[in-house]
Amino acid sequence: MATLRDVADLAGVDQSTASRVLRDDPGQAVRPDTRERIQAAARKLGYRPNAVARSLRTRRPNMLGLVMPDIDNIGFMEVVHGVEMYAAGRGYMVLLADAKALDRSEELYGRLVLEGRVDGLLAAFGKVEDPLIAHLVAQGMPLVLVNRQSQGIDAAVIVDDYAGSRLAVDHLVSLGHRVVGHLAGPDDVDTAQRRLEGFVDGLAAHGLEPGPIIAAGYSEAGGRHAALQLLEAQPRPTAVFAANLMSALGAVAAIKSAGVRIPGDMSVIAMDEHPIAAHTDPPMTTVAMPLAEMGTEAARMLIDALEGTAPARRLVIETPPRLIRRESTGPG
Amino acid sequence: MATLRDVADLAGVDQSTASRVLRDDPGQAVRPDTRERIQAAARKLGYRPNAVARSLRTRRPNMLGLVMPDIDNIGFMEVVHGVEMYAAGRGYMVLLADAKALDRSEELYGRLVLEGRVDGLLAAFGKVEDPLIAHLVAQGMPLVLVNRQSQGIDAAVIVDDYAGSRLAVDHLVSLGHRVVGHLAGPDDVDTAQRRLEGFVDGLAAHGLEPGPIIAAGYSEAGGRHAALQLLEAQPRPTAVFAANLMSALGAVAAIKSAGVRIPGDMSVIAMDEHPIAAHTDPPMTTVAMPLAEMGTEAARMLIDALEGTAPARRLVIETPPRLIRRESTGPG
DNA sequence: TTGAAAGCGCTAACAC
DNA sequence: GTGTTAGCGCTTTCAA
Repeated sequence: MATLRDVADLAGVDQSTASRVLRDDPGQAVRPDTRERIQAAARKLGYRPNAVARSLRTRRPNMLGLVMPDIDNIGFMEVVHGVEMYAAGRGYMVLLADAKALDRSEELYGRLVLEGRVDGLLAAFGKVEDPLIAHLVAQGMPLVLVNRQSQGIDAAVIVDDYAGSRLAVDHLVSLGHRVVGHLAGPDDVDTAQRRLEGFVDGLAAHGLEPGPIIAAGYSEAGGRHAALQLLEAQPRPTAVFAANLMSALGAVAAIKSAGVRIPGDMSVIAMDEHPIAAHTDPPMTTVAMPLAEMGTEAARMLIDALEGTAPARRLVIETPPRLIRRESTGPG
Repeated sequence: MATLRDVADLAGVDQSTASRVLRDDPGQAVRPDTRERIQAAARKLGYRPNAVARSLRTRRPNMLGLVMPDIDNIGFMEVVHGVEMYAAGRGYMVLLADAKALDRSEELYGRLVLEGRVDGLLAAFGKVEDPLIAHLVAQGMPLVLVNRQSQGIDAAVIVDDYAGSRLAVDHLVSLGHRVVGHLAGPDDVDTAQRRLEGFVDGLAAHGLEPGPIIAAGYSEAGGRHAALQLLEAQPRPTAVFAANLMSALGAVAAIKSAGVRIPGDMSVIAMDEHPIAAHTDPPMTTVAMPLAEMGTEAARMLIDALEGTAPARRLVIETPPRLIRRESTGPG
């Protein structure tokens, strides 16, 4: 593997000169012919700068840490993809870490941050009150929350969950539903809170009271249990809005096995889109959020902050949520 | 951020001594009391070795590159998870790269390999004949194929696709099906080839000829098109085995909209399991492969090879595929 | 416009 | 047992 030294020797110049040329150092002028000599030498040797050495010297690994809570989360990949595409274009790579893959979050934090592997963190995990996040930021670690908000942290890129919920509710109400329930996510998670708010406000905007709100915790099993309660509520809702796809699926299963027809007797709509939702029974009406864009913008914000271009701040992706109308919702 | 130097100074020893203690260098004996002094100093300062500096010195970034073809592939996460868990335990992190996130594979190769970011590569992409893979290996890059095989490359960890196919076929035949079709994956991809072979041999083991074999390319759209052809085949099959879940789903959609009932008129079984398959219409019978284990074993093999413990070789995960019986298959 | 020199934080020969 | 020394490959003052 050719080193900078090799290139410099071949071109008959000093390392430092070669470095300047190869990095297009703007602060320094270099004579065109030596520039070409160096470039020719680099080409000939197939030179690529060693990323580790460069990182040590500049103290910038050019690496973004992307920490996800549960890596099998549907829709997760879209975020990762958005981050990666954008980061690659700015010369950063992304180190993906599953919070669960390392024993405890603290160990994760150590490996990524304390050992200097990343310039900054994209954190797609975290509760509304989160000591780890708070601690990281207090230590001065550049950090942008993704799809999360946490007390005292400004830097956060989120999609408009509130608007997504309202879209779902509007759809249900326009179909004639008047008693609408909600399968809520974990109440200490910000997205879940915003989805719940959108649900309540959306109904209020139509002069309606919220129907039963039941914790389903973003999981299939949670959706099942919640649905059972929902079916016993008085009055029984004619429609439900589930805060995510997996809980919706669990609910649908429970509802169907109770002999209640969807959408005949009960409409179901879910937050989170995935192509596979077109194939569920019945095909699930969903709300698609601009997740890839969220990833892209979060990466942009973190890199801008790292490079001093623009400070990190709170950003709500304005791209409107899309209703993907399928067959789990019908007239109420 | 405390450096080794700081620790050494605080403990009143030389850097090298501190380094030896903190790394548990077995080659060197250190007096218990100085050892403790150093450890106390490190604890007090919250010392963590800088990964970049260490990597530069040892020429080992302690990083595994994991390159996936399409990152939204279902089942993908299971592999990633297996890799990460195992790698973390051996002190390696994993740099996840989407082959598509970087302009061309060559650019990817450059960033990961040429720039010295990784010790070795876990490649879950690659055709049976793949110049890039061949080139990497020829250059001496430690590389283990995951869920792939490629000409001239020994190092590969795969699941037993062949056995998975046979399991699927056995299931169909035991249900009474005699004319069974196959929705095949891309014919230049090794898993697809092995799934096809298992299909053909499985049928032969029951004295049956293969029914129509139609290319569906692992995609939903491919599944749709393929299903149309399948329905016109003479004699028309009473069952299909799809080489992956998405193509099966596409096929199911096409079959149903042609007015053919599943499983009444046509049984469908798919390779690849995902919890969501329990919620499709009808719930899909699938074959679950030990993907997390494949990831784990691939990571183990690569790390063993890197550390000289054991050479990389061809490994077929023996854990048998599991049939997840649901409702898309019925009597033939 | 180019070169010399120092050093990022660490490890590993080698010396004492 | 512990210290000295010399880099890993690169960037970045500072001089010339």
